Amino acid sequence: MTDEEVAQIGKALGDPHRLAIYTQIAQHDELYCGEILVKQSISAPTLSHHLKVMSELGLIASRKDGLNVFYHVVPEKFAEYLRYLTHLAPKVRH
Amino acid sequence: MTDEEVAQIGKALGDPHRLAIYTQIAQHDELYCGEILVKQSISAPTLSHHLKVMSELGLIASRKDGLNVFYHVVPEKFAEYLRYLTHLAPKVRH
DNA sequence: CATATATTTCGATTCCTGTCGAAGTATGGA
DNA sequence: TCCATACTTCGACAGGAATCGAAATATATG
Repeated sequence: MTDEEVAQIGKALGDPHRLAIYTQIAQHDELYCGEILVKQSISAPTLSHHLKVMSELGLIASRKDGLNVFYHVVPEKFAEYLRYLTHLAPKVRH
Repeated sequence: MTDEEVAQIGKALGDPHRLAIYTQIAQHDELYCGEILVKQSISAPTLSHHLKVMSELGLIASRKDGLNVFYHVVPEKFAEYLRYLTHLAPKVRH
């Protein structure tokens, strides 16, 4: 994972709405847009935008089933981000 | 640590220059601005700006010695951020 | 006290990003 | 085939953020 990618993920999780959306999805096996939307105080287009940002970074993925699009987190990507940060500085103890 | 603070730290580390600066500082006990500057391709005002952002979030701290201002990371803050992310989603294994 | 150096603040500019309404696309059902 | 529903894309706007040169501040030194 490159420095650039780490920064992009940081920025992605650096928006309060996206952090909330990611958290919400991570607490379930999967959720479709409508389910996410009712818990977030944003419009459908804005939700769609945030989901796209995180999808393109590989933080989440989706599958389509009829009219619904189900999103789920990609734990490996998240773990990669954590691992990078953990090893970022030898001096920093955890 | 609040969700809002987590997002702010994410955003702070979500800028490539700030990530590089934080990493650089974390790899030493402390560094003064001049030392940081020669390793980063940004101007002194911009460096100062980034250091201020991270200082205000408690990610780094500084002490002044003569003309120099020495910066060092605050490992506890960083660890808090990591801890929040680690526990963000019970389902996500690390 | 005058000057040089290190850092910060100020002001301005430019680019980026979150936001939403409206329109578009895809799918299911009557 | 027509309509309703779920989601995405488009277009536009507003606020935010990174950037730098110039000016300000602080401190050391002669």
